[in-house]
Amino acid sequence: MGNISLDVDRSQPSTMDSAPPVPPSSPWLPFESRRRARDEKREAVLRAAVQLFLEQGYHRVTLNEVADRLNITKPALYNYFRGKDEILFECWSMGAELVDSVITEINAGGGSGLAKLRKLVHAYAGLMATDFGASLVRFDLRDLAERNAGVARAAKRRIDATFRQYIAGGIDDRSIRPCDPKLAAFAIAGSLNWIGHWYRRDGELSPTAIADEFTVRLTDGLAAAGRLEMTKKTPRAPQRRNSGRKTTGKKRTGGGRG
Amino acid sequence: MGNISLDVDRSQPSTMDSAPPVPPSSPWLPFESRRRARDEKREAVLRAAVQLFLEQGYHRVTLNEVADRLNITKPALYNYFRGKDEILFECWSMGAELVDSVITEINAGGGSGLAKLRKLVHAYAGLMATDFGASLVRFDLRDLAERNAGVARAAKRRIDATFRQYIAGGIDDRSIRPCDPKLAAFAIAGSLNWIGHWYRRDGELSPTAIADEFTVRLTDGLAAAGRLEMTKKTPRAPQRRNSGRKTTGKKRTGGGRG
DNA sequence: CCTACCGATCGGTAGG
DNA sequence: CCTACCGATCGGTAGG
Repeated sequence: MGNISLDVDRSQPSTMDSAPPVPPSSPWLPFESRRRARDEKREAVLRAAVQLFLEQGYHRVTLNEVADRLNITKPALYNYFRGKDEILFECWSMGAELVDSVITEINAGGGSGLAKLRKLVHAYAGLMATDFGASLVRFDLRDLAERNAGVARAAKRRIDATFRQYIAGGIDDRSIRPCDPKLAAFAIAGSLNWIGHWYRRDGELSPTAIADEFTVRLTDGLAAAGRLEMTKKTPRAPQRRNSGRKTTGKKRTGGGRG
Repeated sequence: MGNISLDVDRSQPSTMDSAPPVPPSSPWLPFESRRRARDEKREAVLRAAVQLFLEQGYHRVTLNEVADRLNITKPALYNYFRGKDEILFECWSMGAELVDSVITEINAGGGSGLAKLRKLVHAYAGLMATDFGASLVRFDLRDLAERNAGVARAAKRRIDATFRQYIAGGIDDRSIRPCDPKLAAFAIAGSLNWIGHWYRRDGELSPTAIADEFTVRLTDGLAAAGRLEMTKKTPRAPQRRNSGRKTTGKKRTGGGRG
């Protein structure tokens, strides 16, 4: 201490140093890198938190547990989030963003109402098998601050509205037979959301297998052209469908429509 | 006070009394009545609790709130329950018993696998629109003591197994086309359980309308005989189905299959 | 069935 | 990013 001879030229590490990748002129990282490092830490908090929240439930998880899992202490979390409920909200938002980007992509493409609905069902089913996707249906929005709860409710309504739009559009373009879009959307979304509750990473069913199966099962009854056709516009070879000897428990797990 | 002349014959209320229905020989009610009174109070606690738990979520409801709503104080609740989590469990159990009695009744009757499945779907949909029924899917079993959580998980498995049995039975008796009973049960149960999340007493859809609609929608795709037949054994007049002009928002609310 | 109270938990903050 | 701590809530109990 008080030893001024420490003032050496750090841009020329000696052979005795373990040669860390230090920028030549400054011990501080450039602004961009620091921001990115911060964003990465923030996301690491979310990944740890969402896992714990799903495993144990939001109210049984303490911030100390979250911090422990990241090798820091509770107060450090407050560098990245205003409070526990904001962490919950950001986890939820990650899931919502995944769904939103799926919807954006589907809207950018073409196809009948039925085709769009099938794309949405397939992708949504897959998302329900991810942590952030499941958080979309397993977290209680009443745990959020009022402001964030409002944002979340609005996002939920947009997603629900998309299901209904695709169904109503399909009725218009005659790819889907007439029905009540609201109830049909409820029925489909219910089956899909339920995946977020029963899916287990260590279970028998792969996300792809679930998504493939549900895509057929949930939209087949709506298709205008009857059971064996997909849509008028895309006739296909004989449907590869579960040929159905109920004695065989095995299911295909790969090769879906991606 | 200290007035011994109060010792009058209470079996002969004077015209000055407001004539309460007091038993002739004793100010204490008979044992049976006291037990029943206790059971009624116990159930009143559950009705108040389930409402609050659904409205606000279990963790946001304090026992003081529950007690307040019943015009008593918190410690009084401990005359009827060992603790908060036991109240939650008993609410959940009420719902489970409702489902169990539905299943018992269906099993006592006859019919194809498809017919039984339809009865179950219809009744289950209706239950999801009740408080105790919704508690079955909206409460988190991790809030229960381990012993009660085990009981609840077992009950859930029994219900799930019943869905699968009816479907597998329907495949055997050829009322349902071959499919994977496990996934089919998940899809159906998901749609039904979701009702417990979106149904609102003050909404547009009556429980009967929902039950009728879901019964058709969720089982139609499974029926062996194609879209327009119910089962081989019970041919019917042309299906009264939503004739489906999507512009009409009104739905029938009465006259279902009970 | 009530008054009065304890005890533990836990989110959040002060101040480095 | 840490140590140390506060403050409020709330389930549960003692003792009538």
